[in-house]
Amino acid sequence: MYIRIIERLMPFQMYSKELLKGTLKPIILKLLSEKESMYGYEIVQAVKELSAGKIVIKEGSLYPLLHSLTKDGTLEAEAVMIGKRIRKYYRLSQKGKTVTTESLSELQNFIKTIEQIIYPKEGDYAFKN
Amino acid sequence: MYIRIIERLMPFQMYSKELLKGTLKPIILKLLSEKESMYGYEIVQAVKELSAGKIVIKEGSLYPLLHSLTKDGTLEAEAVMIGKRIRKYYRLSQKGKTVTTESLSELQNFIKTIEQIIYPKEGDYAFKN
DNA sequence: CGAATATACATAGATTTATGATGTATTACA
DNA sequence: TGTAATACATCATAAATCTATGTATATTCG
Repeated sequence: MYIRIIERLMPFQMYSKELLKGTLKPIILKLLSEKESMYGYEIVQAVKELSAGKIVIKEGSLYPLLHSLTKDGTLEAEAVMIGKRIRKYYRLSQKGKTVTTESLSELQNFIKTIEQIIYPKEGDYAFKN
Repeated sequence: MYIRIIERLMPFQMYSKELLKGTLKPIILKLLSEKESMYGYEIVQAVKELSAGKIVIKEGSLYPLLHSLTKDGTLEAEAVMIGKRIRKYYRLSQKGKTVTTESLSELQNFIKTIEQIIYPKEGDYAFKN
């Protein structure tokens, strides 16, 4: 309760959430392609670390996404009891591996296209002036 | 009328619209920073060309965005009659130039972060396995 | 020891951004 | 002459994420 309030008072500067849209899925799939399996909280921590604190996935984004990816057969889930606490491990299904490849290549391609526009090579802005 | 139907039947493959989210604004601002002024239709064509047809901004996205950027003082608009047809030219305001710099650097920074995750350097995935 | 923090899951509702569908009208071209 | 291109506009809808909230266990530190 207190925590939530403090978090709101001291939001550390991340990216405007809009930029994230469409990138969460490939990011998560990429992580899962690097490890056998991961659980939700672990994914949040890993992304935070890999992005130097700049991308902090919210639970409200992550859990629904993991559920829907499981439902559509991209992921397979397995619940494990750690002491009295539950933990859900997710792994890529066979289909998930294909989805990952496609999702990543779309993202990579998209980034290239954006870069083409924001870092133009000489002559790209032929219409200039 | 016919056109609309055909367009729906032959949607040429662009990026899933979600990826675009958050990038349209910086892209448009970037274009406007390269030219004195542009009008809506011209922006759509320029983005299409610069992206080799991969990014086709829809009117339903562009015009409301241009309006809101004008309303918040980022852009200045000027209507011109071309024959009997109207054309609205947009240019960056002084404030708009600052907004452009900020918006572009946020996008560039964001892309770098994403690349860090999807093209990891040796050791980045220290947690691996 | 007790309180704060970290771990770990979950979901409902609000927000944001872009699109789809539609409308109007002029101009160019074949 | 009619089809495509130019050029504006708006409303309803969709999709993705976040905010806010809830629950509960485990760890750490003063």
